[in-house]
Amino acid sequence: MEKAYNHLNSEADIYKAWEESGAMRADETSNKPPFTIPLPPPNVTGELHLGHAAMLAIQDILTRYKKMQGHEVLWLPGTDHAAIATENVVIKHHGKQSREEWPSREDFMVDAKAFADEKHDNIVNQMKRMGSWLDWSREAYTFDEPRNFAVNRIFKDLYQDGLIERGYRLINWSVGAQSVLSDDELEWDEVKEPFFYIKCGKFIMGTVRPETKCANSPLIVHPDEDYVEFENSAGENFIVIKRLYDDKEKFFKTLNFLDADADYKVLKTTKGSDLVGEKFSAETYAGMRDFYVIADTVIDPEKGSGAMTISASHSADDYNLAKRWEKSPLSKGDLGGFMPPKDWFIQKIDFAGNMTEVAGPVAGFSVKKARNVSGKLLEEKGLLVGKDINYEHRVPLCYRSSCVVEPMISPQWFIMVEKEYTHALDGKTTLKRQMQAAVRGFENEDPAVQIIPERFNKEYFRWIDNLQDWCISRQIWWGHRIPVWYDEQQNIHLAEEQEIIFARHGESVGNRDSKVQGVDDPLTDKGRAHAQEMIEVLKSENVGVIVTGTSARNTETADIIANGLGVKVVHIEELSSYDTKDVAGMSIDDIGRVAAIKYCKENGKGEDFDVFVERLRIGLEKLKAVRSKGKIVFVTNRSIYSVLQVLRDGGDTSDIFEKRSKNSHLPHGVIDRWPIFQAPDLPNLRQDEDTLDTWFSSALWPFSTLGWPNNEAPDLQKFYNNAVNGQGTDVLETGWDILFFWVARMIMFGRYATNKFPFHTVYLHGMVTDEHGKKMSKSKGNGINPIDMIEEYGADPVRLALVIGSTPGQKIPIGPNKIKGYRNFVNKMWNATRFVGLQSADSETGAYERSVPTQPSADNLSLTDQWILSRLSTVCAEVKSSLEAYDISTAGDKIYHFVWGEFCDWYLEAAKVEPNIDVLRYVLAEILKLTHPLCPFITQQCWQELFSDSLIIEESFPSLSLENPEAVKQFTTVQNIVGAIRTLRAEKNLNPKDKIAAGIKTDEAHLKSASDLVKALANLSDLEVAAQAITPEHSATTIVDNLEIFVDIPFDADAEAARIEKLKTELSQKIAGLKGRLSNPSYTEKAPPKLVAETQAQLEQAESELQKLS
RNA sequence: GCGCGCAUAGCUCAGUUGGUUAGAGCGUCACAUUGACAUUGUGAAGGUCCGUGGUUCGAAUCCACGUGCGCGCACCA
Repeated sequence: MEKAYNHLNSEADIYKAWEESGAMRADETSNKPPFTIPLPPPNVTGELHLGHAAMLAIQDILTRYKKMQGHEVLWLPGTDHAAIATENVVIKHHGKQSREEWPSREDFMVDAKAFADEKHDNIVNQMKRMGSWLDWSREAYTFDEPRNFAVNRIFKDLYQDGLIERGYRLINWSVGAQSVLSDDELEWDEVKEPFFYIKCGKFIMGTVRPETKCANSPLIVHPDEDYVEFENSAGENFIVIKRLYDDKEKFFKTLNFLDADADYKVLKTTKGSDLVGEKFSAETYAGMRDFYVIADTVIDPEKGSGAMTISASHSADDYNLAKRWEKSPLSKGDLGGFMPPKDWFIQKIDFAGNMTEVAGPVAGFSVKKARNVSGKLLEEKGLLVGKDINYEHRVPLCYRSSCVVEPMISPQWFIMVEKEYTHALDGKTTLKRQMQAAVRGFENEDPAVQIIPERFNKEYFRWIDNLQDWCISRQIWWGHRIPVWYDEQQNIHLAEEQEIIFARHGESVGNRDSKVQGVDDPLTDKGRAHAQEMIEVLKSENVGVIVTGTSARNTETADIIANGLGVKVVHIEELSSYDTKDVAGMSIDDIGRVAAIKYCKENGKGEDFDVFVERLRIGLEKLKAVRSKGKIVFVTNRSIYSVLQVLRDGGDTSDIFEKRSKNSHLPHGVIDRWPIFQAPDLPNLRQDEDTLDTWFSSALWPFSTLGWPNNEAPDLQKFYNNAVNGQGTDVLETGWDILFFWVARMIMFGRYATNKFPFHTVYLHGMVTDEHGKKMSKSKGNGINPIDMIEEYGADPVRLALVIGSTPGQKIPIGPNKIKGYRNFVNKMWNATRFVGLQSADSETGAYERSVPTQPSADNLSLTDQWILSRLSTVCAEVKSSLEAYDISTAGDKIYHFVWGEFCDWYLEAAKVEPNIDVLRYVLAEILKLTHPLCPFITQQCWQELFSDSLIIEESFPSLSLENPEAVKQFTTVQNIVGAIRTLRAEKNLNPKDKIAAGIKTDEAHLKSASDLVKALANLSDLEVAAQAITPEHSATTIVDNLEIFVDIPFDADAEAARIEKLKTELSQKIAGLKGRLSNPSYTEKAPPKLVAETQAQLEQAESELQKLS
């Protein structure tokens, strides 16, 4: 073994060995209890950052631990298509400004897909470098076909339940991204902008957005406040809220056009409610407009002038107010004919971020420019009566493009979270209620979902309780396109479970039974003639491709036809057994499905089936790639009547799939591997242009990856059915920043679609920061790339640094120093292994035999052996209970200190004096198993070096019952004695190399038997352990655990006396304190008796020790 | 404005239902260095547990108020 552990020599090979072992694949047929973690899929085009690394470390630890505990563990990997983020990156990657620069949407999608595919391996390989025990055989992608299938299915279900609606709503429009954003995608920025006071008739209203004050509007006052109408020296009349008029300082500061020295005449004072109904026309910067006074308590009487107008089309608050008033009888429907309701919702800004025609002089200007110009116009017209340039407020920005977000009214798709529907399990309910019940619990039931740390429950409820309909449509291209088609009348058509008919021509070309008999006959003359006939028949058709299996006869037939027509042949062996008549009229995907079903019926399910399906899929992909070239002609033989008959006669494919799914021999994934929702092949239908919010597909992740919507899928049955409370998966571990984006929505869709909440525990890790707790950012330059750290120090240290010393929900401070510290630990473990190897090696040859150690016999165990075995038992139990409680930090800390501070510092040192190789090997083996979940690489490497080539993860997690409290107590005394002698030696500045003599005054057998050990550890020349140990002439004295210890040390008599005096003082103080406590009757009466007894014992010991010193 | 969280050694943080002398890592200081361990060992120093008051036999821990920092939300026209 090398002197130092080199992770670069180990990690790649070890991971490869794990992958090749096949052990990473979870077995859905296993009888073991399942344990499932869905991996939060990182952005497929992204780079691994420390947040990912923390997530991977925590989940891997749980996964490995549960596997060693005997669970059938599935940690399911995948990547996310990250709609908006990826679309922006693709545009930038091609050096373009917008997606419109591509010739077509399809072209853009091709480029985007190529980009995502190219980037995919990068992030996957980075995930592997963390040592992640992921089941790559089940890797999924949020934008692959099975996930698209699931997305389309739930969309259809939700739509049919009335929970998805399309409608005009006020949405957040990102002018830069040209797309709607959800409320959660906004980033708020604090800005200072001028606040304008504008004259509106006699009223004065305030706004930061003067450019929007260009249209007819209701003018809102507070109903319960008094308003003062006054006249200035120029004879102009104004109305402001009385509070403002009375507060002269504020009054003149606000309305800074007024002269504080001038006299103002109050004409009248009116209550706000009495102003209601007043109609007037007034000058705006854009010309004369109509206003109508209404009263509403949204007016804050402490702020501004006490009046405002609204832009219902461009402000969420105004929109809500207008919506409320639209229905209110007070508005008299259309404000008495004066102001039609449509005037409430005038569009002043268009989707490019420019002013519309209503803005008159600034029409066509950008909002920013219009704000400046309208301000100037107001000033010119004398309408600007005040301006506060120090006004601060928050504006929404697009979280991706950091550009301005304008509230706009636009047609979008929504999920109705408060609409009642009937759920199979929960009866009449709403999505919101179901989300609440997940964490709060249904009536008389415990909550199904537990959030760690618990305080996030509050955050969750605050969000859910205020939840509004979820806008799911996005005006981008990279994403799941909304599976809805419109006809010319704008009626909505949902996709049906049927596909385009394209293969409609074919003829049998041979003896269909030959293959059944195992004979692959050459093509007969008749067959050749038939093939020539086919050419003639097909000449008039637009044939694009010939498809055939691989039998000699079919291949020859296909070649003849293809040559005759000048088209290509595609070989798909898996389709060899079709009769062309039977596939005629079927879609490619249906053909695939039926082929798979048939294969399964004949050969059963197994690994071969997976291979078959995969090859079939590849063949069908080839077919799809060329189908646009023309019709497809199958050249095959042999039919599968039993299945196809149903298809032909019944015509209802869902029927046959129902039958299929009840057959337990049939495979998972057959239906799911191909989308069943396709555009209806009717020329006049037009698909919705929008795509779905990226979180829509993410929200299905825990079950769409396991075969849903096929509820019979074995993966779903095995792994979406956890052992704890029968909910979906077990743990969802992620950052708290996406609790709402993602976790809440998985809960929503999970309950809706699967009748289960998708996990029972939500573990929220904190944000990774630099070692000073500061957020990592590019601008600060304090970012750390986990891959660099893995390169330099290894994956194990990075994992330890991320999990030890951090608690859920709190930030995770990390820096190179912390990682370096754990690198040292990993190396320590390596060297401990090396030491054990050397100890067990043949002294002549240096060779040792590898074997997995078993528990050593209880005979002939020294005190040290008993102690380490006892401590090992205790630590294993502690680590286990910490991990069960998801307290990984404590588990790691316990291991760290046990391995370094106890096993290496004491047991290995003792082993140099009194070796017991069996115990040594056994304890090390158990330590490696114990540490494996946290440090998979070093433990595997050490395991291989000393014990076996097997995978250490296949071992059971250690659980021992060799506790021996008496041995622990006795050994602790040994440790204390050694420590005390070392301290004395250091205090006297003695060279640690120099051997000295010492004595311990005691008769206890275990100390006598440990005297060689003490001698070695404390580097003593001589040690006398006896009840009457002779005190050396020049000796320092100290007391340990009520034992007198003499150390023969050259010393200064005065200094020694002072030291003893100090010890005595400390003891006296302690005694006084203990006595004080014991003499307090309320303590002896009320404190637990055990505690009082302990205090008494301490007092006695301290008194005894003091006596010995005197 | 409302809400949540945090405040413990020079730094970053643990600290269970209140219970001996409040802990760890890093850093600092001293000594050692042919060793399983260049990545090591031994020892030491270092704390008004943010402040004030309260509950209690007993408070870092529970309560109230205050101070400072961080975060979230918000009908700020």
